[in-house]
Amino acid sequence: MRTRSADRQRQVLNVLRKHGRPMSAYEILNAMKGDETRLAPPTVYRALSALMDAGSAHKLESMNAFVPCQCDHADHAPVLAICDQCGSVEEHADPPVLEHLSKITEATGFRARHHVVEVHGLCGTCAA
Amino acid sequence: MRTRSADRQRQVLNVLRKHGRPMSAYEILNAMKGDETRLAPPTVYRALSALMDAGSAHKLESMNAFVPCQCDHADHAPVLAICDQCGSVEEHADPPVLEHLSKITEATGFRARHHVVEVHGLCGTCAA
DNA sequence: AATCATATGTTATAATTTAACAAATGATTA
DNA sequence: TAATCATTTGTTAAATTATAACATATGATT
Repeated sequence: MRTRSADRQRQVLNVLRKHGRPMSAYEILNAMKGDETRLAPPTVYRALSALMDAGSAHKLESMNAFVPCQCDHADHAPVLAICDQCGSVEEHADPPVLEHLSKITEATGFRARHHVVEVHGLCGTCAA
Repeated sequence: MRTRSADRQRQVLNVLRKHGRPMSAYEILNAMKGDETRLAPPTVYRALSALMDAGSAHKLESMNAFVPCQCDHADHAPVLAICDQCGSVEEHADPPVLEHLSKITEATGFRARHHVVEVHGLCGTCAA
């Protein structure tokens, strides 16, 4: 089937990249409505969901916001540094720290599958 | 001033402890309504907020749910292992891994202030 | 007790996310 | 081709999560 979902995903990703800051689903929705009316939340959420599955976008769980993936890491989850002042997000790939986290949790028999790691603080510019 | 907020906080904490699983704010609200009608969301959110400030409860950012603190750690953020099957949460204190996370993010001049670390997977019982 | 600052309760609403179903689209088969 | 089918997409509506704004109450201070 020739799907349109890939187009939606590209569109969402473009909006995210253009904005350069975390965006809520509704901010994305409104940005896309500039082009097209009659666009509903599920469309955005579905596109975001697919992008996240593909690793092309990340959700900031502690902010209910979304960012485009900035570092083309393959499988592992990112370490996201979020500036609480300007909202910028820096993305770090660090498989060893994730391994370590898995080890810590597995001490009790826990089987780790997915990591959520977000660090809040001030970016270099805002801290200066 | 002789505040009642401390009572509210104890009440919320008791509900959380009794439940033994992550609870949404509205689940807490309903549990408390058993005792008392005319109880509104802000009351619960304010109590939760105070409990979190004190480190007596934690929010699972990736689930929008709350758990009582299980390990009386002082300052540092917890590492929370969340079972996606049964919902149980295990809490780990591991300052070194938080230090490491700060180091990673500070490579760019970022000033880390607060860590959100949640590991999803299966608990020992569910994985068996 | 009069005033003040703050805490709490209350109402209403905002913001986020998803369920459920309808319509459309293209694939498959006859 | 057209009939059927499975799947994707759109749409409506509502559930869930969270907070703003203001009223009331409470105790502290004078």
